Amino acid sequence: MTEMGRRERKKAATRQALADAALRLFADRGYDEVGVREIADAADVSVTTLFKHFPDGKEALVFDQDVDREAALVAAVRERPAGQSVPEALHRMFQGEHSRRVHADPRFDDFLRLIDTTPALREYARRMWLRHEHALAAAIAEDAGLPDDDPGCRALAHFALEAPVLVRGTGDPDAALDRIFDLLANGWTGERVG
Amino acid sequence: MTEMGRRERKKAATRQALADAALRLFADRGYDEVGVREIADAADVSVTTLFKHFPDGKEALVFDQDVDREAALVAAVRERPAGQSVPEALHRMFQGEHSRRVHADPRFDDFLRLIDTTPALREYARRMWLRHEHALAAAIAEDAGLPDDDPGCRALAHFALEAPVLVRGTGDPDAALDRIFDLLANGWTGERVG
DNA sequence: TTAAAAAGCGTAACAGCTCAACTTTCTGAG
DNA sequence: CTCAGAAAGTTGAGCTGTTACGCTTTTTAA
Repeated sequence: MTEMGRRERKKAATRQALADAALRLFADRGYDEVGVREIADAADVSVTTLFKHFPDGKEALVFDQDVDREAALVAAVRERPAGQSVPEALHRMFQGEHSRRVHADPRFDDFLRLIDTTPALREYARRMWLRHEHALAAAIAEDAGLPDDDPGCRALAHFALEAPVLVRGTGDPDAALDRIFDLLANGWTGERVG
Repeated sequence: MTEMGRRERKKAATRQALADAALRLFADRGYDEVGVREIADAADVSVTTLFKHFPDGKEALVFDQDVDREAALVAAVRERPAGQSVPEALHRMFQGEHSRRVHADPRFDDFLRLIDTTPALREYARRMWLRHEHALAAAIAEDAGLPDDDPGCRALAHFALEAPVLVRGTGDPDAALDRIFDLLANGWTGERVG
């Protein structure tokens, strides 16, 4: 099952070559300074082929991984320890994720810098990330015994997913994350936390 | 001061002609089925002129109004009655806004349908709307005696502004709005409201 | 009166993306 | 083993949004 024939191996190789070439060129000269024609050339394929592999367009070339995040989100809600609230569970999941990932792969640094400096990529990343909203909302709703499309659950899922996006670029991301989840857990107090 | 010379009057007229032509064509045949060249033709203007009037591109042709919303937001926070919380104030402001606007202008209906059916326009509308985040966050921060860029205030501003976007497309927008602001005011309870 | 500012024009081009028609390569069922 | 067909790839043309360039015309203001 898991082993793939020559065909799929070649396909994966081409895809990888495209993603690698793109990331290298982007990191070198900036996202907007590199055209898709050039990327296709660098990977020695035609432009049409490039778009067969990445139908979502130029931006998708940068996001080659990003699997199983949805499962992790749902699991964080479903399998949280007893007595822990849903916001707490998500808060914990997001804490320190950044530094953990940077530590795992050195290239991940270029990747983040690239995204942070390119508005189009920031937007795209956000959209990809928010795709999990529905699944997360459903998990929360099931947990709370509410209908699948309950607006409150959808809102909590949405806001929680936006938290990591919001804290990026602030002076102290960890503190900012704490403030946001405090808001989601306890509501707006209007008073300084002390 | 308020009276403008022939020059500015003509400019405004051209701009209006473009916006009108665009809205009509879009409503007729759908956003993606109408090209910018055709719109320019319909307004009897060259394509370059069109882009001089709407430098933000095709999407901007649809959003011709939308002034003073920012001032209204800030005022809602600053001039709210004593004893009313910030979330309450914003909640009140958003309540019934939809029906009020539809009542004011019959064409507003087409406008909304168009936006709801076109992903590119939805995205653009959201971005325009969220531009006020900074101003709103500053107003909230000032009110609470916190620094301008306090993450909690920014988060509240962001979430509040997203509320109207989130409730669109739900079965009962008014109820959904209530739920969202209940979350922002009191935090996540995990229990049915009853 | 006149010079600069601003609106507009047409052409040409670029970038992202798609389409159509065709070739090559692999797969799998008979 | 073979052969039909699916899937990857190619080429090339073309569409759409958008911008740059160089030019003419109108309006303004000194």
